[in-house]
Amino acid sequence: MDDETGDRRTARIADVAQLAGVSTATVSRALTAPGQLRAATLARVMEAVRSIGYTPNVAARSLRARRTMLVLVVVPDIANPFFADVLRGIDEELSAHGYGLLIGNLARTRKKEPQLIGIVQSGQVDGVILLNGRVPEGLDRSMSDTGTPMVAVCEAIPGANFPQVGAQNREAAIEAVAYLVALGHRRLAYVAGPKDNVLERERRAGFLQGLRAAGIDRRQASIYPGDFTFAAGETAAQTFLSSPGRPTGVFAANDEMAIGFLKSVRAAGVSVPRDVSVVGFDGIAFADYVEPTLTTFRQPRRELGRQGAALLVEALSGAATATDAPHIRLPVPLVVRDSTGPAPVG
Amino acid sequence: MDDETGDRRTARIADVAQLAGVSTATVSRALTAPGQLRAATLARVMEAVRSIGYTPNVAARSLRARRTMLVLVVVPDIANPFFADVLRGIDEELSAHGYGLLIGNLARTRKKEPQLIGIVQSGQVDGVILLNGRVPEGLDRSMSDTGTPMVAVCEAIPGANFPQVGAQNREAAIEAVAYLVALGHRRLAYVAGPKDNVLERERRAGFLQGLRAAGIDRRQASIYPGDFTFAAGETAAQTFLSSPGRPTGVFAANDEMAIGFLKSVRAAGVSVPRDVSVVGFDGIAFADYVEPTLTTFRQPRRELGRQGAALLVEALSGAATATDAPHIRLPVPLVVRDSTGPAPVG
DNA sequence: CTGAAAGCGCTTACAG
DNA sequence: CTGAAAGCGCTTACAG
Repeated sequence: MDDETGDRRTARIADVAQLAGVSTATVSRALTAPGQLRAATLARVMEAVRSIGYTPNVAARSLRARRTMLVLVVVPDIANPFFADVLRGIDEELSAHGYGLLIGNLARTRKKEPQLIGIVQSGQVDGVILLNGRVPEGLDRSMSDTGTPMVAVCEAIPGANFPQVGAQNREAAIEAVAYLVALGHRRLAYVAGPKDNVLERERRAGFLQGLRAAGIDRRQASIYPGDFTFAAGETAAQTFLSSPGRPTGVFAANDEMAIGFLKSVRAAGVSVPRDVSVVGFDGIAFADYVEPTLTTFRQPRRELGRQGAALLVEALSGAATATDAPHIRLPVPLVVRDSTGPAPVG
Repeated sequence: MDDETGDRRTARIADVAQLAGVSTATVSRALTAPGQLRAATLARVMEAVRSIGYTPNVAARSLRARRTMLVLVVVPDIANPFFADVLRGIDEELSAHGYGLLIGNLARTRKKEPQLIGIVQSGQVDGVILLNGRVPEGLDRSMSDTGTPMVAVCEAIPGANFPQVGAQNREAAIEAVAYLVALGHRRLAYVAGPKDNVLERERRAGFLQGLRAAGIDRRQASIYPGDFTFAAGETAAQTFLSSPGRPTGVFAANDEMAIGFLKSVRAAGVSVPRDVSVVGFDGIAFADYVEPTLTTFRQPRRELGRQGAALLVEALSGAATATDAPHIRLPVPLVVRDSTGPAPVG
């Protein structure tokens, strides 16, 4: 339409410098270190910037300054709503510090890990937040080799020498058992997550530890395999229904499985919590809209993301952390609702 | 630890060139246009690349080539799980074409729009996918002014001259009414979304059109205000409960509101679907785990994302689209479950 | 407090 | 098919 206006070309720093009657160095300083300039000079430059509508080219700036102000967030599965809130916390903290968010979705496979290493290796980001519980690896190298600052959030990475932020999974699982036991339950079951998942391992360990603390023989308890999906909860329900001395207290490693379990046992005529009490984990929004509403542990998802991002920002700001990398473990409060109650008598 | 190895410094293109005994131009071509090289030369270069572990610096490449292989996705609220699947579809399509994903979260406000314009203006991305239903605007300029290719997905932007991919919202809403009417319902209600939302407008229009098609006077129908939240559904339920001639068929503009409505009316002793039938919209996973399971319209979320991304990739590849920008509208199938049934007699 | 100049690491006409 | 060289648009010692 208006091709004739001539100044279609994006403004460069030299254009601003010329208009303000200063060098490009001064324009650069006005934008990145305004304190170094005389007020009058600064004002002149900023006016020129404004009138010309100048925005620095990020590629040039990154190339020269050797940083991109971008952070890579590695997500195991972007379609999992659990991470939506975590991402929000990350985004809030990062954007407050001027960093942008690059999403690396693994889509539940490891095939994409080399690609993510490439993103880091090619200097596209200043740091990495891992939500996937492992350091991405390629054919011949690990993301650790790039020397880029990293933090792990949600899923801890055992043995990693960088900061981590997770939940008190084991403690919560112990509490789950103690809570059910306090209600009189002695025949307990655990609906497990995928075996290689660190959250599953911690929650299972807590479940077993809780049994021990209550003096319940492990062989009296059932463990139903699962994978964090609704379907796994429904499968566990079938096993539950066909077992002779049914458990009366069930702790599921996440809410989806608890909800799948709830639906299936009730469809079979089992009353919750009269016949069986069910406890979930995560505290997803829907836990309060199933029937009966689900007793669960509310993970501080947003806070997990925020604190993880804060640790990364700290690392990026070059605060030489001589101390060991922190491993923050946030508490996970129990939210009692209607899916749990006293154990049936007899 | 192993600081003495000397080659800690990231490899540059010159290192590869030297090792392979060619110019940097040849290395560059090996990586971006291998067909231009003699097979022997190409092999030599690639071997050098491999042995040295070379990855091109993206900032330098972007600065010189004037493109970043990055796409900005503007999300109205990253904490909303609805977008998780849409993002997955986008990610699948983009990554298949070598593009990365930069997330711009508006967090339900307009305050961040200028910042997103800055991202585009500064050349950080090659294109933009808008999920937020409007073109971001700053104090003095719109994102449109940057000339960067854009597409709108999910929420249509009226009057926009770029490609769009949405759902057949109005058609689905018409069908919702027809479906309820076919079940014998004549007293209908609509739980609305936020007034300024384009999806709300389309669904409401469809609801009203459906009434007309069924010969039902608009004044016989109720419209409960809402904002797509559970809470809005619960509020609508209160209005419903206190109304004299209660509607027997309720269509909510999304599943969350339908679920909130379900929960509240049942808590008040109303039976669903015996006393009232409820239809939702979106087809979120949880719709199949509430009680009763929710009849709803399943949005093709992933496909929406995928097709939107495909249109952007097409635009970025410079396929001169002389024709008008396409506006794709995907069908939204009705999923009948247990929350709907015949109208009560009398 | 400000400027001249080098240089970040690539790609790409241009030439042969 | 390959190379020499310019240049993308910034930032930053260095000097004054």
